[in-house]
Amino acid sequence: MSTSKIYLEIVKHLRVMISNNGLKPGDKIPSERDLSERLDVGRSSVREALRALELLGLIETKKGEGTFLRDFRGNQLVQILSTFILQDEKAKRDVFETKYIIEIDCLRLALKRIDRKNIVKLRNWITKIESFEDDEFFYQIILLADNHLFLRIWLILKDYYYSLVQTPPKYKREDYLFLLEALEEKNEELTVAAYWKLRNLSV
Amino acid sequence: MSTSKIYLEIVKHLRVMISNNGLKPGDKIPSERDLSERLDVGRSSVREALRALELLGLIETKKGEGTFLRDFRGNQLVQILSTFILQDEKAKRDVFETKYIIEIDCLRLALKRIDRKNIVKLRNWITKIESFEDDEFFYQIILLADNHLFLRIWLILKDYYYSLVQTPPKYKREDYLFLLEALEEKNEELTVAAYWKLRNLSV
DNA sequence: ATGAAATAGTGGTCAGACCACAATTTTTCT
DNA sequence: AGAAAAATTGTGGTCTGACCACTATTTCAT
Repeated sequence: MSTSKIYLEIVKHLRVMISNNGLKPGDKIPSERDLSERLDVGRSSVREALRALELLGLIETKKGEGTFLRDFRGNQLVQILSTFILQDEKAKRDVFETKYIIEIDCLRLALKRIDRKNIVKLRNWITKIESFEDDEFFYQIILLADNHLFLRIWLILKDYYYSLVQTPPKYKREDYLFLLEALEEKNEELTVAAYWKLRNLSV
Repeated sequence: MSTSKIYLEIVKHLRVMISNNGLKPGDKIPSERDLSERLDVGRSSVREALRALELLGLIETKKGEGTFLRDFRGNQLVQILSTFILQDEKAKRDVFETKYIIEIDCLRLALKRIDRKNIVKLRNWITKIESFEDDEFFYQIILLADNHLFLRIWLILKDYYYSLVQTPPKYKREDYLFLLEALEEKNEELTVAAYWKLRNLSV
């Protein structure tokens, strides 16, 4: 039944194991030899599964210590994928477009769910911190949007984006403040307009 | 220099090889034993690299035949990550929300790029075909939006959506026609409103 | 107690051996 | 000669056993 691809079966088993045992990022998973014995498969098959997950950034291996769950963000994965995928200009345009649109989507969501406390916190952060990064700002926004899928998609898009632009543009601090004001007023139209201004996009 | 992780070195080599030889999707890449010999590494290391690329959907292996490049434009990245992420119940709400929002995004994009010919074609299709499906309609819309990333993301969301709802709701045919009218007028506000009406969503 | 040395556990890699499968080539039969 | 059958070759899939390098733990001498 299992048919081909033992390593894919192992990936499945690992998922179940992680889920059942409630393993979290940073936790250690069983050793390769242990898994090999438990699942009754060769160690090489276990390694094929683990290397695949490692390339995805889902686990991290430390020689002499073991294998650990990662709080995965894009790592080398994106570099690899981007050189494979982002070849034509059309694909690049799609990355930019999609990133922008999803950022606006998350602004709309955040607008509904944000409260004054969040606004104040963000404002303080922007004004106080010497050099703050655009992606850090939108990371906070997307957390406020409270949609895990958008977060994951955005993290990937962000990495694609940075693999495409050599020098990320520097945006004006005041524009972030405009954006926050619009959010505070819960004015959707104004929020979108502020985003366009920030990004120097034409309507 | 090479430092650890032979399999990552092999991934790099493969990228260069593909690039230099101008390999395209469908083309065959050297056999595992061949690569092992050429790069002077063990076959198991080659396999670890290949399995990682396979899980990413970049290559395809056929027993008895060989390993081939895949059409990686439809990479499974999001899908793989999703299957790891979409485990809890909270994620369920996110699937619905994200699917709806992205459909609206694509309506907005389609609105800019659509022309009368497309409208007529869609209208004829809706009115003539006895039973047409909601996802078929939006598939057409998203094609018109002309954004490959959104298409990929939506296709995945659609599958998750249908795995979450037991009986897909049946929408009113007239509401699709309203939507098309709004698109034809290139009225964004009206289009979004028509979408809400179609989906029976409150504002 | 303290620090050094031995030990055990772990990932990293390789080599060799089968198996199952597909394509090709060779042989055999009509 | 032509077609069917059989052997051969090449490939991915898997397992086993063996080292190596590194880390953490334990043991032991001081």
